[in-house]
Amino acid sequence: MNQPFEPTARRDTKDRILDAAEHLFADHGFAATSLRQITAEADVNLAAVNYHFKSKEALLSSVIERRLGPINVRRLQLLNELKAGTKGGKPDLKRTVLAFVRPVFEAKAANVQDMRHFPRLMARVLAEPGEWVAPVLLPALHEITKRFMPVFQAAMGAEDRTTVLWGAQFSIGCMTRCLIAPEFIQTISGHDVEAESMEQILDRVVCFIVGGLQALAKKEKSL
Amino acid sequence: MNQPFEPTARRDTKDRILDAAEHLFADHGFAATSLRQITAEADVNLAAVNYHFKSKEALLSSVIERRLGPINVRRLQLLNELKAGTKGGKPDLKRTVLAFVRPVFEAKAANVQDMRHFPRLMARVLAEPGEWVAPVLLPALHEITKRFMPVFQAAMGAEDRTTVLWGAQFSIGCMTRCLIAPEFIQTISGHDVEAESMEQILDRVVCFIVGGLQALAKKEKSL
DNA sequence: CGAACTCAGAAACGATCGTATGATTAAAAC
DNA sequence: GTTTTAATCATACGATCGTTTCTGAGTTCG
Repeated sequence: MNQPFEPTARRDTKDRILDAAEHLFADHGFAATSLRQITAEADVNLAAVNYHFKSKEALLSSVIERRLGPINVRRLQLLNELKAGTKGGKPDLKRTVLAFVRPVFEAKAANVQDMRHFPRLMARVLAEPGEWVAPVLLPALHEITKRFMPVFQAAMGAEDRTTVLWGAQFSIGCMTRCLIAPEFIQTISGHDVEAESMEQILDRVVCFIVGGLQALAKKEKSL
Repeated sequence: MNQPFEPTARRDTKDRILDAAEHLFADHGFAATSLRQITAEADVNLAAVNYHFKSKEALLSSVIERRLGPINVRRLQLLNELKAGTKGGKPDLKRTVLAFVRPVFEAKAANVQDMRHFPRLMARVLAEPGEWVAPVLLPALHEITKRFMPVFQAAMGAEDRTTVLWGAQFSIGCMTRCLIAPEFIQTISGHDVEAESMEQILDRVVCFIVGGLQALAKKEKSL
């Protein structure tokens, strides 16, 4: 009726597959998850995966693309707000970091939609620089890199581009750790520290990253 | 002749399997690596894996245990040297971080033995808090945590144990990122920045971590 | 020597993997 | 009302998985 080429049934099936795949890939990893597990959880036929997507790898790409897009849009939105606030002057480093990091935490905290599994999946994917990373992750990453790099460089007051690149990598490392570490901390400490909210963790990680980036820039100057 | 119950042939076979498994697990992940790939690279019979180790998972445990032990011994050695140097006073934060991080980089840089693949494997394992992590990783991690935590707390001048725990997690995030990021940086930047030596990267990451930890401690005080 | 034991090798086990096929259903297009 | 198209389904394909079994060298010790 409304969408001639996309009946409601089709979107239901596709989305159910994407949801189940996102959840299972995040929990057990890509290779350890079978299409049969996915179709069972999604309550669809096995053949539906290869019909709507063309392969298991293409399914993973679709899972990533569906979530990473909005996150990056939000990132750029925050970045533009930041730029608008600072006319000419040096951009605030903390706000720059927040523009990069916060959208991921918003996704994690979102109970609306089943977006809460995605960041964990990204943390996994970012740890596996396999061959399939390039075609999926690179275009999105490239755009973000191109837009954020100059702002980071200005906010840090850094001269060397390499310094900024590594700072970004360390930031990514801290960020992904936030999405995996809570279980670790509970286990290591023997469950004698209480779990923290995502907002508290965000505060901590931004503080850490800003401190680290400033230290990097300061060290660069002293050389 | 020399070792009645461990003929040279056996140690050769076991070690060749461990080497191949370490390499392939690090490159493609645990689930995506088959025992046939491992035995092919090790040039041993397929059944040898289940004979010397009892299963694929037990093989992974053996791979980890073989390397993590020496790294942790080295960590504690550096920690003791640090303690000996600071009688009563506050331990130096940078040296504390170095005691934790440097042994991993030493392992990565070691061309002697095939230890250079192990840190990448650890980075992968640390991103997959699956069920099998507990029995393998936890005992080793617990010892390290117990010994390092008080020193970190003193060096940071932190009050809250949670602050230190999260600082450690962020440090682990930065450290693991060092082991994966070089390929990323090359790819993202379009190969227009030259690769850095492990020593340079170590300098960077220690600087970042120290700055981050100090920022965490400072923020804690201002609350 | 011959019994006991360790380990390598070839082959096969049942299970499960990703993918492909063809039939069936239902809605849209003409 | 017939044709066309999209989607779901049951089923099966060939490949590959981790693991097991059995056989036979080679060694140790009585």
